[in-house]
Amino acid sequence: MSDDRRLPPRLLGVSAYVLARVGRLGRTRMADMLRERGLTLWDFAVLTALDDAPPSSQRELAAQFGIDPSDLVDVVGRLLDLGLAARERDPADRRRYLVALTPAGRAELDRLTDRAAALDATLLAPLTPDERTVLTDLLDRLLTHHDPRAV
Amino acid sequence: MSDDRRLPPRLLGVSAYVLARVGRLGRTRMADMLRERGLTLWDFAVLTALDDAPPSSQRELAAQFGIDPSDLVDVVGRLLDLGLAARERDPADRRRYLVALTPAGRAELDRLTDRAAALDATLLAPLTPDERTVLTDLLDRLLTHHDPRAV
DNA sequence: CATATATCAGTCTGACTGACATGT
DNA sequence: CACATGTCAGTCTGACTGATATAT
Repeated sequence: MSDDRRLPPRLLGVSAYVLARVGRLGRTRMADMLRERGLTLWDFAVLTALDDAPPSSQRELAAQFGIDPSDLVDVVGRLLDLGLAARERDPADRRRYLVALTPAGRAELDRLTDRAAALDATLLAPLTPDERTVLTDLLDRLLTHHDPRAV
Repeated sequence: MSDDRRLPPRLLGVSAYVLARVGRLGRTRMADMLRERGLTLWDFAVLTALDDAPPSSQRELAAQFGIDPSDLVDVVGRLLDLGLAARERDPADRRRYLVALTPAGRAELDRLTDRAAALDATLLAPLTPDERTVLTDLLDRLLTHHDPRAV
């Protein structure tokens, strides 16, 4: 049987593949952590955005993450249902919704941020503190280079 | 309008998120490159595995990548259709298929490997050669720590 | 008979596409 | 009227689940 076959060296030599594979690790763990709270990855991202700066419309919120506005409908709907966010029509332009964090949403975001930090610690466990700094620096530079939004 | 809203700092502070986002960049680009050739990401991974060492069964091949054997059916089927792989029943255990690269498959893998290297170059463009070495080293260590298959 | 292998059919999520009601 | 915003309904892929035919 011996199910301990290595991954092919030729495959491990492709940085894009290794990056995708490690990224999947992070994504899966974040998703699992959030699912326990009844949330998705986009829910978390949107919570941080609402905390950072109130968006002038859901469309702007969607554009910030590069997702389709129609896919944001369920996300916002869930945050409203959970009482983590609230919204009202923009009096100046009643096509738009002004979405904002509720106190409960802010508290939940604080909790989630702590959990995410703990998750990062286990994810980066094999690295020394200095190496973690180097890694996040390199990743940040890749992200800002390929996705201007990340600045 | 000003669609240049930054991603929330609190979100960028989560390594798992940044890792997932950068990983998605690599994944998407690899997938796009392969799609031009009529291949998927798993097709490429399987080609490298067949080149590395002939699997004793499709089940073993699936276990090597941690995917479900049933999902490997289409992958192998496509490689057979494209003439990149060939298979025969294992005479010693006729439940199993012995899958192997064809000469055309080996040639295609060589071409894909070149294309992947070019893709890596653009992906890691903002980093110096030394930094690329550091990054791949750190990523390899994360992968081997969390996924023993990667050794 | 119980187990292993490959396959098929179904579900479920995330990302995308097109249509549409409402408001400017 | 053209256009913007939010929403709904559909597709498509990848990952998972359960059932089945064949072989051991």
